[in-house]
Amino acid sequence: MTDMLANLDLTGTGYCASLNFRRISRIVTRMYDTAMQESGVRSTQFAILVGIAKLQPVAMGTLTKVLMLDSSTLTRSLRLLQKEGMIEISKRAAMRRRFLKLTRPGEKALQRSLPLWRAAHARFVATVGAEYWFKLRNELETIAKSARMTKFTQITPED
Amino acid sequence: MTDMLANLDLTGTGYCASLNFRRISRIVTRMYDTAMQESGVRSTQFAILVGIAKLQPVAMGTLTKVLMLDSSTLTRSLRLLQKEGMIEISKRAAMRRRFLKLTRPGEKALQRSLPLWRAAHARFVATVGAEYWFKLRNELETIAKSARMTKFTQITPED
DNA sequence: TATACTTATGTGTATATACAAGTCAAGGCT
DNA sequence: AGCCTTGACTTGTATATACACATAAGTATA
Repeated sequence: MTDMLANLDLTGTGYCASLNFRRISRIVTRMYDTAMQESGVRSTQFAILVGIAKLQPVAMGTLTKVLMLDSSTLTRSLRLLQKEGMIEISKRAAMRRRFLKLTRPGEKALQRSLPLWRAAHARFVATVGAEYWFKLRNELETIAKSARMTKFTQITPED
Repeated sequence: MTDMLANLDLTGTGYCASLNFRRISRIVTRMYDTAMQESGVRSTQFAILVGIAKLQPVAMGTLTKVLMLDSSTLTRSLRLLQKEGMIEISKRAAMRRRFLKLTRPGEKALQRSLPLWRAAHARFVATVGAEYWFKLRNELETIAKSARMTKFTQITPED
């Protein structure tokens, strides 16, 4: 009865980028979500609302590139926001595009959640150090962009 | 008709840690998953299998602390692995604990996925730089641990 | 102009993830 | 012994996420 485990070389597996990023993403997201809870806006929704606020009216495709997520994911997240009356999704325009805008309640929700987000964010930044986070965040963005060496949606500058 | 958007101060929102970590976690996880696809083991399962392999027989509670995820999440992920015959979940032991072990097929699956994981990982490390990733990963671990200032499950040393 | 290709989004399905509340066994207290 | 609390998972429910495939409108093309 040979012990197959002896054949398994697990060295280095603790450095798996997927594991490490998913783990910290879970923890940090929970932290922000807890802090923002009473605003009724969770961090995922917050990211989308902010994205729309900055670019509106913005096409879904543009948002998927900015947030770097799958369009099917965005479709579903948008539905929730629409159901809660926070955003307006246009009819299909040219090129079958749909454009997104915040509604009044959406703006209110964003305004309501912003101070809570700032508090959570300040707490996070204080934990890791402001300068460090500034650098790290920019590096993460670089990694994300260069990691689109996988087939993933390119970011077209014109958008 | 006052423009509420004028009142929204969105500066700094691009530095949201939740957004940045979720985004990179999505991208990197997809990269690993694509690379490991033909092994039938995805990166989340890989992380769990490796965790079990290193510690077996290991209680679920210990694994939730190592992976820093919610026990309800682990319960469901384990069911899938069990359904595919990769792990064995013990009956309730003392303290209602359940202990986990790899089955033979589980070991085989892990062995099969390891080279694919190494290839993906090598590609990732090459992208960001070996030394940089070594440092960054350790810092991520530190951040994760200090971010358990939220109510999140403590890591007890004895486990 | 009929055909093929591309773009932008939607649907079906499966997994990942967490919170709130439930269960049920062990230990501790009176 | 009977009750109370705690610990370790489980279940109900909701959201987040992606892949494969579908759809339909524009675009190029034979």
